[in-house]
Amino acid sequence: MTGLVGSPYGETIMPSPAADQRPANIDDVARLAGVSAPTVSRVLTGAAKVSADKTRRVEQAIVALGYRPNASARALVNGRSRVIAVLAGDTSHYGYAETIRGVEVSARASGYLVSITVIDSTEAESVHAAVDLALQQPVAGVVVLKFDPEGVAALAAVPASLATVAISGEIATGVPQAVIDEMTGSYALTAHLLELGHSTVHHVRVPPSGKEDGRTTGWRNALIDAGVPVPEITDSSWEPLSGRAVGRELAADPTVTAVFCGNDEIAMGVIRGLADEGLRVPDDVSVAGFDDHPISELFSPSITTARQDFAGLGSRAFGQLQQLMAGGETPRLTTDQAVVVLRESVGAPGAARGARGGAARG
Amino acid sequence: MTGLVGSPYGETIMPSPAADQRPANIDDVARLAGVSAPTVSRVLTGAAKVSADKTRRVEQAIVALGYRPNASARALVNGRSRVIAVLAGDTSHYGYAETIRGVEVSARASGYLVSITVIDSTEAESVHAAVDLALQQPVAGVVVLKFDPEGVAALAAVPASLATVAISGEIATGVPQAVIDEMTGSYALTAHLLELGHSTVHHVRVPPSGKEDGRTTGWRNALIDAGVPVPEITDSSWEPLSGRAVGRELAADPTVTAVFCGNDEIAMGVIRGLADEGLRVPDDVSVAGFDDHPISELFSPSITTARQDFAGLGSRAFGQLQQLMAGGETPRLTTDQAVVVLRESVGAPGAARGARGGAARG
DNA sequence: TTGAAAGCGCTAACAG
DNA sequence: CTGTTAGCGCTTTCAA
Repeated sequence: MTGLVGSPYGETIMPSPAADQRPANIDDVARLAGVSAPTVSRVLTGAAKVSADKTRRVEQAIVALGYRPNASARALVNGRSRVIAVLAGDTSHYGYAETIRGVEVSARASGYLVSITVIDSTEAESVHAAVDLALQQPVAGVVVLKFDPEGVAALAAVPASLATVAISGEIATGVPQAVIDEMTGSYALTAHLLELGHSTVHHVRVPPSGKEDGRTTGWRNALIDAGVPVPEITDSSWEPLSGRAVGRELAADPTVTAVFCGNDEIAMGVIRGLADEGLRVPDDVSVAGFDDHPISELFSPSITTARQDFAGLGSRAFGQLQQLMAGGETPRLTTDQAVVVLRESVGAPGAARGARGGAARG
Repeated sequence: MTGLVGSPYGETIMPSPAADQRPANIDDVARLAGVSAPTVSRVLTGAAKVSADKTRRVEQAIVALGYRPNASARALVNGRSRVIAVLAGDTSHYGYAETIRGVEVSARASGYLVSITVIDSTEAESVHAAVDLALQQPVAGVVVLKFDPEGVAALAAVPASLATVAISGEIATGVPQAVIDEMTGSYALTAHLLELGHSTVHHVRVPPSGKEDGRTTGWRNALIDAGVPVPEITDSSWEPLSGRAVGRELAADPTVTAVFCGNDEIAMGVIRGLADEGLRVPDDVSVAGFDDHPISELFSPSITTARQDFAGLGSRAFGQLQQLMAGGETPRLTTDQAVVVLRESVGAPGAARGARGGAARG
């Protein structure tokens, strides 16, 4: 400390060991650039003009120090953050994961970071704990995947004061919503099956988010409009395997010649369950799905379905959220069509199935 | 403004419209509870004893105001946050999504929020932009999915000063790592195929994260140990459809009787591509995959594979990260086995295939 | 165009 | 056990 010039560790030359432990802050940059902290801030945010000379010096200092502005401090001072919280009941199933990816990609392109929180159950305490964790981090906006009851519960737990957009689910008046019109697609799919000559179409339903999903409504409407009987609905879980059990059940009922499933994974399960009982698709039974899962095209038989653009859905939702955050007008609802994709799993009813119960098999 | 008592909007009765616009802060709580802000803080963090009476009053005030502590302010003052950044090259494919879910569930259980950032390319500028966005938010730790080159690039862009855990990828000395031993599983799978009587096993490789993935190494080692020829590797992308193209190619080569694919989705594609050319699995060609995708069990034929516990992998990685963040000792490497699951897509070589090239088909 | 001062919400130190 | 004081890193007045 007493001017030990020539000491191997002379203070003037050795950088303090602590120097690169602690991340550089705005003062470090200002000091190195020979300007004030607000000037660094101005260069960073573009909030005000800064002379070309100082701008350059600041930029060099930033690079030299590897400086990265502290988002917490920013959020603290100006009240808004660059984080979008995504709340979802599940995150690893295809539709969910794709939708979230759509949100993330759009958000990142606009400089927003995405936090994701899984809502495990619909039980109030657990929902609140999860939502609280997500919202302790100051967020610029919230996207809720309302594909299921967990999503509905999550939305209810989000304070109304936050910019929020819901994805999918029943059309409601609460917050702006981005949806895909499932009804038209499922109506068309069901009508197609009927046109092929099936006397009715059975329905395997995945857990609905509200009273009833558009897929179920579209299916029922098509049946009613055609004046054919509406069979009782069979429920499945989200697990493909539950579809297999349903397929086996359905195989026992000789009146079943066409089945419309809530999603493609369930359709694959149903097809396999039918096969377990010796029935072929589409020769004995036609099976349609929904979503256009990446494997549907590959499955044997490939799955007739209605494609949903999940990534587009997520990106659309972020677009609405962005307008909301900017304080501008936002459409209450944006929609997209699910487009029917005809493949191998659907065909005209075969003679075999009608004649079953006797010796028709084999 | 001049004491308009009786006015329909008398200031004294109407709560200020701004009052519930701004979220309650710690001072609001302190005021309502009749204590100081630090006391509220003490109740919240448990940093020091607070009298039962005041504790109760504080808790009531918190509920009454719907108060939620501001994580930015907390992060700012004590230098550490409760956010874990997850960096991944993809987020919607099965293995990725499951792994991330594993991280999220464990993290949430410990009170950490997960941010997720997709790394779109290996190009330095794009990687840096994405990583910077994620790390501007002060983070307690980072988890990098090193399943692919994007993940490797992301890891390289993370400052060494941050608590970081890598998932999968080549065993390296840089940061603690959570992996699944792919080599043993792929060795066993390949050996099984050989034992069934196949003269060799072809390999379809998904894009490796580094020089070579354990799946490829295990396959080659099994072949070498058995003293059989090592066929040239066929590359595919991550898309199931690319597997289909590969399947068609492979069908043209009569020496191919067994194929080991980098993952189950590619295996499904290969099976379909083989079928396109009139070949049956496993009668003509045996096909094995890797991962145990949820659909593998349902596919026709169901896929022989090696199961990876992705969710467990993610949760294990978070466990290591947590120790790292606590400043304690962390195992440099944790491992789990991929367990072989025997199903329908693999069998003994059929006579048909060997005799092909002539009139053996149909 | 630039700097000085103030303050966002919270907690660590320090009295008391 | 509890309150007062100070300061985390940044941006936003306000003067100059």
